[in-house]
Amino acid sequence: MTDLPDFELHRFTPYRLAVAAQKTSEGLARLYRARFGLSIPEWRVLAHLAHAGDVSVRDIEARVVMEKSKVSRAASRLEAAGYIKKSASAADRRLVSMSLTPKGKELMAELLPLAEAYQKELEGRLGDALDGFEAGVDRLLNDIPPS
Amino acid sequence: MTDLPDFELHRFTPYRLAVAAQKTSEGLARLYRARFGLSIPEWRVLAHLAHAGDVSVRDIEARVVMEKSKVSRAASRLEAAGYIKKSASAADRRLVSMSLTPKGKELMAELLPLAEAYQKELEGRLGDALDGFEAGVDRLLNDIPPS
DNA sequence: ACATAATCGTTGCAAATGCAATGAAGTCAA
DNA sequence: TTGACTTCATTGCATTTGCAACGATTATGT
Repeated sequence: MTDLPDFELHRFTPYRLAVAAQKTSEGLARLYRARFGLSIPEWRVLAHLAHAGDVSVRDIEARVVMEKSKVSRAASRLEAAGYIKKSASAADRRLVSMSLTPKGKELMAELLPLAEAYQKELEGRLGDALDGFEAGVDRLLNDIPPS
Repeated sequence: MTDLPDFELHRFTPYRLAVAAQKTSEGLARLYRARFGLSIPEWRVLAHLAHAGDVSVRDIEARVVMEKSKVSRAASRLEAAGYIKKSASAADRRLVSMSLTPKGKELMAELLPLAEAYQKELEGRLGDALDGFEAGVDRLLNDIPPS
């Protein structure tokens, strides 16, 4: 019988991160899905638009780490729901310029404080481990070579 | 104009974790997908079987944080590929008892050392942030109330 | 013992996803 | 200016996913 190394998935960092990401996302996601019918991709697009103003699909793809088709479809749903507006960029007509509508701004005025409160809650749970934790995440996010 | 709170997605812990999980998973996943045609759900099932021996779908669902239908389908593919064997449990015939075949053990004998090496590589990247980072992840994994 | 409820694993189905292909628009060099 | 090449966003298509429904089995209560 081949005897296998004693490997525990529960100590494997990629697995631990996946579970932690899933659990921490769930809290807020459940809230904005129930209250506004938003998905996670839609939330990401909205959050970036609220912060960055006028932005193209390509920008979001790069900044928010989502496939461009995913961004495109999320944006279409958000436009259909009246939260954002898409228009061809004047300078370069290949680009789609996206921005929040007044309705979208109202939505985010309600949603962003909830997100901030949730972030505070997570930081509370991290307690004195917060700084070390964030430092570690930063290293993983930065130190990994692009595809 | 409603003026929005200045919220940055890049500082939002759930988002940061999702990106970190995706990036760190990618490395190993690309390897075992290319070399053995395995998906991430299949890898998780195999890893747990290698560690725990004889296990049911329900066990894996609980321990590895995967929907039971996802486990079930991953297991079917693994069985078709000859890596695992499924059989009805003698004690409770609702349960499916799964275990590695000899072929599956050979596979894991090759794969687990690669996973361990990858884990070491990640720990190297974390450097002196390792302990704080793992402590933080533990808090997030433990302190969050079950659904 | 019997009926009711709970548990386990699979499957159907609609929605989401990733990837490649497409069309439209812009860039560049000769 | 023309033609080849690149970039951007969308869409088609096959695969994967999540959820509910189901059949099969076991547990519970009277």
